[in-house]
Amino acid sequence: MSKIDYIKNSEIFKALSNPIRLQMVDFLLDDECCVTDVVNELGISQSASSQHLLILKNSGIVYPEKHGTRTCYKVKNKLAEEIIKLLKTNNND
Amino acid sequence: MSKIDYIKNSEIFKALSNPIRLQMVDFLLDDECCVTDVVNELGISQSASSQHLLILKNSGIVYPEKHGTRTCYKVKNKLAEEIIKLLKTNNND
DNA sequence: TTTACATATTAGAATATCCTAATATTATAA
DNA sequence: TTATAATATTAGGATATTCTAATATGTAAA
Repeated sequence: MSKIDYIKNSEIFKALSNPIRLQMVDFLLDDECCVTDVVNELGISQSASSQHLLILKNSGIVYPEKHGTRTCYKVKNKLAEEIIKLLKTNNND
Repeated sequence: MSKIDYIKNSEIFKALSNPIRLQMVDFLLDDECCVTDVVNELGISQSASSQHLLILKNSGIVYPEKHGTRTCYKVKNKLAEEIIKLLKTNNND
């Protein structure tokens, strides 16, 4: 029953407030992937993909792991994971 | 295990992506209230309050009930309620 | 009815978001 | 090395957000 940090939490929602980023998080939860995979899966430009991933990284939802020339992004945020789970179970009217 | 509607759900997050609106939803969950109460609780202008409440209404998170000159806003959205619950229980690092 | 109260709406400025196009960086392969 | 692949960064335009200030609307009390 702790107090909510509205500013901090609203930043998580801001990160998830874009449909592309929401899809990215869902996709990276199943298959942690490199940027090119995300580009192919979502059908967006490489630049846009990098910029969205940066936003997700800055909001603490994903983190990058370098492997050679590739960067593999993984979701690591309990709240974000719980929220995605909610979206999947909620037969949201 | 249904597919997620990214566009639709991202709109909920957009509504919650502003700290004032996030606080509004939390406040209205406890004490469903008229606009003036919200104004006093959050310390924002009447106009800003009305505009934020309209956004919450349009996103399907709250709905208004008229009582005389007052408008009483209530939260009615299962997903939003679950999310706020998550924020309260998650000892979010 | 006038007046006051509660809320809604509008206009416009400041700022933020998000895209594309172009270029930079970095690591491996040839 | 040089070339290529993968990713990051930058600039700038189009659009969206959010505030304040001003005005409009609706209801009830005097």
